[in-house]
Amino acid sequence: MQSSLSLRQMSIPKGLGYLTIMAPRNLLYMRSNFLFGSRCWMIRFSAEVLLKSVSFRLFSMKCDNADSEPLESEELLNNLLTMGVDVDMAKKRQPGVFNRRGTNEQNLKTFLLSKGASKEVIASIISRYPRAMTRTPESLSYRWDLWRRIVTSDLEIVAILERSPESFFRSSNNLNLEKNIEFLYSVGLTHKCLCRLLTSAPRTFSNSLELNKQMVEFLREVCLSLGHNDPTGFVRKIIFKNPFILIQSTKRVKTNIEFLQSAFNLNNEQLLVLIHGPGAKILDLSNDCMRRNYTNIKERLFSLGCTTEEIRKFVLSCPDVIFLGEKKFSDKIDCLIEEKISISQIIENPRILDSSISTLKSRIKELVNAGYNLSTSNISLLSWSQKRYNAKLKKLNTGQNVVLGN
DNA sequence: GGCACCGGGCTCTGCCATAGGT
DNA sequence: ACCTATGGCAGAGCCCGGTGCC
Repeated sequence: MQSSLSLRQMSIPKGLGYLTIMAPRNLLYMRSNFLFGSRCWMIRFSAEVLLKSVSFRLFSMKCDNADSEPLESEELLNNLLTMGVDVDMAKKRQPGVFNRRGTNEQNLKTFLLSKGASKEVIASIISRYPRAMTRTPESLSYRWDLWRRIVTSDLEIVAILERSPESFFRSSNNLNLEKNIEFLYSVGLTHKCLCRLLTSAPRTFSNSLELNKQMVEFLREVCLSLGHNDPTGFVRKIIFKNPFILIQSTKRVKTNIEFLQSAFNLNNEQLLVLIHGPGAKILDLSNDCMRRNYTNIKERLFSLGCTTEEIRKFVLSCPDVIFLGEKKFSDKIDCLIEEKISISQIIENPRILDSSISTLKSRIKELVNAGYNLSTSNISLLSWSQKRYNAKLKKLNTGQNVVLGN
């Protein structure tokens, strides 16, 4: 009888309450709350109308330091429109930003321009994450420097911000970021690995230190409960193989590990090998998705005459296949079967499902044209690298020409 | 040289919910 | 009441090449 992992008994610490170091609001915002608090909405409304209609020019004569003076919302809107920001999108995403007094959009623009971001990228960043313009220049600059300790150039950071503005701007807690960097190094991750984490899963660095610690601790507990004696190496390996692991919840990862153990009836050692080996990549799949995709693979292969053991072996030899959604998996299988490739050929060469449908189709067509008999020959070349495949195809075609020439 | 085996490189945001501060 | 900071979720592949055996 196999010993079972008592994951269910392992505690997942609930968030201990995030470290809240709020960005200090500017004085005028506080003053305006005092003067124009909710109980005085009528006064506020009247005052705003008065300010807009009578002393707009006076009110909007702000000095260079945007922190010390408010931006009248009309001016904010004008600024944003001039910058090319999609104001409707921004308002829909974070309406609160537009109600506050004192935003730093001009400073943000100047800052990002100095780092090499284009005007279009800046507009896109603000459109998608308007809270970015509430950050102070000092805070931005320090955060940027901390990121630069990990990546080598400003342009790399710009590329990340363009992809995911939220990762950089969601928090202004730079102390937490510093502690995260320190913590990740202390786990034994190399500089290269941190760089990969930052480019692949930048959210990791905006997580609270506590949240990252929870995941690392959870993985260490899994390792120890499975009887492995090097939890540090284990954690390092999983994070290296799956840089997204730290932006998943422990609940999701725990559920997936339990699923893999029960679905494949693995003992502790087999499970250990799977999750810090080929299975590391699929630990961050949503629980439903993993269950759904695996059930689909099982049902489809079963209907094609595969045995349970064959299916088990097939998936374990290439767990990435669980990434494939129902349609994609079926389309790939159909496309291969249509070309008289047998299901036994497919399950013996699971890596061919790595290739995209278009690659499979074009290669099948080229190979058939070259006289290659897919149902009797090796099909692994369907998943070779382009370079190797081209060389092979060239030889096949040359060989055919020689035969025809004879 | 030809191929099997295998590991690794890229890559993953944008939205919602909610606790807690002002 | 409103805003901010943070946690958590859904969604879902493809490609390259080193190494070693024959």
